[in-house]
Amino acid sequence: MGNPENPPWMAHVASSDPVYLRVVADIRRQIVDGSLLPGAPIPSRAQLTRKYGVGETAARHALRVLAAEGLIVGRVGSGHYVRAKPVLLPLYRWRSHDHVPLGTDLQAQGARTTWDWRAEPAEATPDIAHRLRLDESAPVTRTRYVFRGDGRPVQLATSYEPAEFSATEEAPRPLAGRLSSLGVKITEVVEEVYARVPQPAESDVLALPAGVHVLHVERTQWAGDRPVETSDIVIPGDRFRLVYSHPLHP
Amino acid sequence: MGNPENPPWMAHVASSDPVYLRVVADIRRQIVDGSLLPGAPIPSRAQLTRKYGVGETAARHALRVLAAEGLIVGRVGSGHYVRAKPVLLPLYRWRSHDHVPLGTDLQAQGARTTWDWRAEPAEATPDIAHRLRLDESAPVTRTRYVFRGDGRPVQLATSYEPAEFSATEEAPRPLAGRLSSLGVKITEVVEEVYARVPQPAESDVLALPAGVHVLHVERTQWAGDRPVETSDIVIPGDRFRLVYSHPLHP
DNA sequence: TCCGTAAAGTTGGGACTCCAGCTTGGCGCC
DNA sequence: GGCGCCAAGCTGGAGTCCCAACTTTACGGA
Repeated sequence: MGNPENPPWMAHVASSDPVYLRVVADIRRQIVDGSLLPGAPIPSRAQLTRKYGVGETAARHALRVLAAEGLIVGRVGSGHYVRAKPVLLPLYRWRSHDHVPLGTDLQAQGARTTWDWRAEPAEATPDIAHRLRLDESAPVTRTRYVFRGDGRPVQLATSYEPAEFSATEEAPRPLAGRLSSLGVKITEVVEEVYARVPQPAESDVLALPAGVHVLHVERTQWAGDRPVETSDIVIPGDRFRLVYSHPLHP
Repeated sequence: MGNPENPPWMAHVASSDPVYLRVVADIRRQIVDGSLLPGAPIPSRAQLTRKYGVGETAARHALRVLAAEGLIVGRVGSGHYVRAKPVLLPLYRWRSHDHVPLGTDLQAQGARTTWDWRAEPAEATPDIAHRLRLDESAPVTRTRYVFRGDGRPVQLATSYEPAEFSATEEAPRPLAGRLSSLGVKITEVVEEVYARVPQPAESDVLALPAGVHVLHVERTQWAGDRPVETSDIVIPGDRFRLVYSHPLHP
């Protein structure tokens, strides 16, 4: 701790990251862990440049990112302040099915989206356990989805949730529908997208030539209800683009 | 046309707006109206400064905003390009109920959210007809919701949808759930939030003192699935904040 | 004590510059 | 014709400076 390359406020941030991200990470941490309470003032641009030893550009960009994340709010002539009770829960959600049919090329082409699923009991791996805040090897339900656009497999996804949540579910549904029925019980859901770039091993499942650019997903932590995902779906001969949202930091 | 205060690329943009927004508006217009096709290169920073007579800061900020909107994508070392089939449909959705229970104060306080609804046949007003792309006076279903946080009314909402979509719906549900079942048929949904600031007339429905700051909503056009809404819910004695998303431009 | 004004501080917009790392295209060599 | 290499161009990060408009604070006069 405290070596010259990693001052305390750089914790959890790689030294190769842009400096503005280190400032963001430090302030975000203070807000999340309660060091900075709602309404508390954030250091001004000038103060940030001095405190973190960065330029004004980095300081401004950091404030802009934090404001875009909804953690702080800027008031002209006054300063930046922590927003009242900022929402920042790690909440993973994957809602491709809900969004595919709306305003995408699939729709323009009169395509229909359907999906198949298969739920199965499983034990939480360390990673899953951590995300769901369960003990390791706790019973979970793993559901595999195959989403189809106009009959053709478009995407594979897998979701995990605590087994107790699935007990009353007669049939798995895509997340948005499930969330509303599960209501307040859900705090976290993990979904993993299998078809990545390049992952030829999965290609035969998608009935595509191996090595094709199938699906690119940038999965990011959700802060509350803020989606930060963008993905491309490329099927040979066709090209779809889903805009879930936009990256927060350009 | 062509007066010095309003060159063609400034159409629809007030001359008092920041210059970077005028650049954004001009490029956005070209993308939306098809002048710039998917894959087409966007002028580089240097070219933008010359073309629009702005500084590099404005040019960069404009590109950043367009990228954040999902309309263009930047490739390091290459340039910015129009994204494949950018989604830019006016899609109004109001999903407060889906989101209230997740990661908000309501949840932290162990509150439960419930809602009541009442659906009724109606005729499309000109505005509704336009949004739903129906003829005037076409049959629609109007559904009124009362959302409750921990038993207390929190929000009123009204949604409209083509009557044919409601035929198979046994009971109205909040939007996210309905969208998935309605699938590709839905192109547009309009919801209106009634409790605004200040609208004392509605206060008695919410069982609040008249004139209290009930609900502030900034409703914005959705571009595809990108939410751009923030709202406060203030119940006397309590204070909640929902972060649906974040404003795109700081 | 109260009020009005002036000064200091802060945000958001903007211009200009520099640089590392990446992509692209063209040129020359084989 | 094909290949490799280099230069040019571009993005993203970063620094510095300036300004208008706004808020807050402190001071001094009534």
